[in-house]
Amino acid sequence: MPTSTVENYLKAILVRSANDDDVVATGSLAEALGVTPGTITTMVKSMAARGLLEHQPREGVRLTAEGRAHALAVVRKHRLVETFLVQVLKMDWKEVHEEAEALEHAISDRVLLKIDAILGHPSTDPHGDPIPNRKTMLFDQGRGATLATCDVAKPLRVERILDQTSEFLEFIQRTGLKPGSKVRVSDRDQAAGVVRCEVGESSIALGFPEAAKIEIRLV
Amino acid sequence: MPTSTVENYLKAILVRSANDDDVVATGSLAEALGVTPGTITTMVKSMAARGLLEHQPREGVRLTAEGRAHALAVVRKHRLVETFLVQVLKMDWKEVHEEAEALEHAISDRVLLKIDAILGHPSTDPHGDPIPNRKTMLFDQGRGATLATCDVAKPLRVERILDQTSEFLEFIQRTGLKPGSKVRVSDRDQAAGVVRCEVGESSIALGFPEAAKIEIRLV
DNA sequence: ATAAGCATTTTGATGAGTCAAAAACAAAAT
DNA sequence: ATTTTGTTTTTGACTCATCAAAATGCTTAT
Repeated sequence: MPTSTVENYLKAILVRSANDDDVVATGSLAEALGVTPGTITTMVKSMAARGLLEHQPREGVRLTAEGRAHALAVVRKHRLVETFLVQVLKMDWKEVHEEAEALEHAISDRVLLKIDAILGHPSTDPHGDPIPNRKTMLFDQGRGATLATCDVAKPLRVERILDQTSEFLEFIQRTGLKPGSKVRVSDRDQAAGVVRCEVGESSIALGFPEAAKIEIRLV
Repeated sequence: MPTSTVENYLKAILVRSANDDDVVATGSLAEALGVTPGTITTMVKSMAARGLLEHQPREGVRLTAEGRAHALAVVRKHRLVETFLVQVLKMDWKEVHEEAEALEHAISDRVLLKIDAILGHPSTDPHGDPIPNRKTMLFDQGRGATLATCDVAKPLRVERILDQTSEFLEFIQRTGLKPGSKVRVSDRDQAAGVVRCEVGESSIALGFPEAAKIEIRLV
């Protein structure tokens, strides 16, 4: 079983690889994890030796299937714990992240199952981030996912528009966010209440209520 | 903040010092923590340097006020977590000990307060062990009689189980000798080293060391 | 009072995770 | 075709927690 340090490395890599097969620069990990570049090189080599990732020297790093599975399990734990802290312990959604950061490495699968059941197998956490599925360990965003709830940086396709007013459809037409279009969320700013996404060449900003009217699917 | 290893050392010392001012032999810690004697000596010296305990070479160790306070805080966390796992997550009381063993080092005081409130500030955990008070951090002392020392033939009730290994708890579960159960010692054979007692319909035989692990009270 | 027996401490090593600073490399600018 | 710039890797060192095995110190039995 990986140490909590290794789990944090895995999580950082997962989050930074929008596409499963693109490499993550070691420098970005150093910054994200708050350690020096040399430390990343050392850790990455030992993780590669353990089969958790592949390391192309001077290029970057890519998770193996095993590494990705483990990273997803950690993310699942994190998000379920956050949801639990907010819904059952009535904690403030702004303060649960750091708590979950510690708990995700200490909670057993047995306890996690209980938590998941008590919460009714939720598919998103209090921040709207999707919770990876227990069986497939894939993000369950087949139905109901919108620009307001989907993963950031993943390639998406627009499925449905949930607001049929001519005003909104006019906006859809103008921006090219119509069903079938390829789209990618580049940033979701909770504080600002703004979702920024890319369609073709252009970058579009939407409010959260509007983003929730655009149903998408992972491609 | 002490590492979880240091916290485990503190806990082990606390549990072994019935009286606040008697020294604990390093050898007993080595056995309890499953490390070699040399390791204990090393750790104990660094903990003494940090002011958590006093070390009389070749004698033993004694917690300082600071060390004891911290040890009690850890025990409090452990027992509140156990209670939470049983009452809120509906887990089996036999399996919560090892879960709590990990969680006690990861749970923040903020979360602990919520848990304590939800449980209604309990004073004992599911095994009947007292939960140190938040303010005073003192136990409600008073170690009573056990099946090894009590009167024969009198009606009794099980108070606490003094051995939390899953093996022993398994036995407790099987025989129904859990906290709250009514029990009666029918015979104590010094020569054979066996205590025989009645729980409900069934008759159970225990060795003396095991009988001493079951604390009871006269009803 | 001396040796035997047992517990404790020392000593030298190890693995995980980290840093600082030097070296190596690649890509872009001149 | 060089030089400059920025990133990555190496190197040597350090802390924490641990072990095995040797050395040391008490405490009893003889």
